[in-house]
Amino acid sequence: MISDKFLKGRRGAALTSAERAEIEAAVSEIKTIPPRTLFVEAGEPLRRSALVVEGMMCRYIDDRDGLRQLVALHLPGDFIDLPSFALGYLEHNIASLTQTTIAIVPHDKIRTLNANAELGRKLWFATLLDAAMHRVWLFRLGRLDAMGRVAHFLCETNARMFAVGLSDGRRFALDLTQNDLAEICGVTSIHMNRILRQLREEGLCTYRSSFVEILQPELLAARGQFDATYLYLDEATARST
Amino acid sequence: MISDKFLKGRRGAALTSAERAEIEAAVSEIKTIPPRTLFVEAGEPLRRSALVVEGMMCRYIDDRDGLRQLVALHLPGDFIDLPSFALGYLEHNIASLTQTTIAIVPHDKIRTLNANAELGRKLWFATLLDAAMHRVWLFRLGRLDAMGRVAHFLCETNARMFAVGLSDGRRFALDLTQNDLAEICGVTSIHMNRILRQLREEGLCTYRSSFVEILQPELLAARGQFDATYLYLDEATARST
DNA sequence: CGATCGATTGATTTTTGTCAAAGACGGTGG
DNA sequence: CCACCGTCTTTGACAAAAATCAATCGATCG
Repeated sequence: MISDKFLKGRRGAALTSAERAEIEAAVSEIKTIPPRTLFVEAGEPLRRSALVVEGMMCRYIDDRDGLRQLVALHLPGDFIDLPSFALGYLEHNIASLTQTTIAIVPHDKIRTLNANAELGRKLWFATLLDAAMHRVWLFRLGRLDAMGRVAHFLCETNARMFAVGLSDGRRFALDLTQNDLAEICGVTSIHMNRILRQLREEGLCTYRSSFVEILQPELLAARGQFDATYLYLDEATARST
Repeated sequence: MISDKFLKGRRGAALTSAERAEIEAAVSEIKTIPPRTLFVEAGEPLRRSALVVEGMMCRYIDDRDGLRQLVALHLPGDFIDLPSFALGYLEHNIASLTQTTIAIVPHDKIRTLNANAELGRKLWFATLLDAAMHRVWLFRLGRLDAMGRVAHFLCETNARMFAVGLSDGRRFALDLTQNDLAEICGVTSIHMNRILRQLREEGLCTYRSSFVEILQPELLAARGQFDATYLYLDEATARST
């Protein structure tokens, strides 16, 4: 099912099967995007939103020299484009990282979904989750050193992947280059390489061949001052990570 | 009028006088908060939201040692608490910086406002503006050096203050300590002091006795790679800054 | 008037970035 | 099959940016 993972494992926003059916019915098209492909460009007028079904996408802002800061990472279940419904266009770019399958939902269909007050609240909720994650990313960049940032990011991604069934709680596939991680954590890719080595040497976690394994979850979380509250996970999901 | 500044100067979201009246009618209480006072604590269940009428507030996340990272600064016209309507509680703290006047709107009234589809979209829009600002703050922390961060922040705040009539385009009151600025920009307050001196010495801008004066707007914007697109200002407002 | 808070400055250390180069790995085409 | 190529990873040496430590100064407040 296309919308299986949308809001999955999130507290107070579980979709009823009727709501899920409404969303499924609103999908106009399924699309596959190759890896590393621009999907939405900043400023481009948008008349549709997209739900990630499979793969990974990211939002980013370019600096003057073409270097980019990733401001969000999107997994299956994320309704990436939803803000464009109310904003009309986005101020940042969205691109695929891996090969990605997305479900397109035209804005006029979203308007219809929104007419259902409870479903409307849940769509709003989904965009607020993104904002909450943005705030914690700000904390990460503003208050943590490089190793803390990486530790925090890996804990977060593990928790999110677990919520949608893509992590067993300690191990998950993450097909990003060290440079991608660097663009997320606001460090150079060379420094990212050093940090990953340190994490490995200290036995906290490993990141090899696109696969993350968290060896000491408590220590890693402590190193990154990670606290999952902001993910608004439901109790069952929160307990298991 | 209480809601005068809400969404003022923002593209595609100007309130009609009827919508404004609806919001005014939803206000249950006007409150004054002393400077430097906690207003909402992370995790606290909320049944009301608040609109800043006068003064300045901030959102922040504490680290392990009690140091904080500011993740948003709120001016008059900002509906600070709106996310709590859909989320139920917040994952960060909100506190006043200066003495602040706020208008309280109970959540059940927001539910009523939301029943008006167009007004509902504008409330959603307001929370998406915050998210857009979060993303640009991420860019600031992740990609700019300390001076760039300060330059960017001052340009942003000038533009926002101008949009609500609190800056003449170059000068505005900003009653923050250097430590507050440091908590926004993710540097130490000592370093912030040095950066402000450099900005002064280079003739880009001055920050003295709670008052910012931008001397060379173009150069300051260039130094901070500031581009106001993400503020979704309407054309008249954007032209003037 | 002493006390407190914020601003300021200098000296030093730590962290991270920059530059340069080499190694690993997978895919392609001869 | 293998040589070549590009991309990603890894490492070392050095430079730059920012943090830390230690004081002093100035204004405000009870």
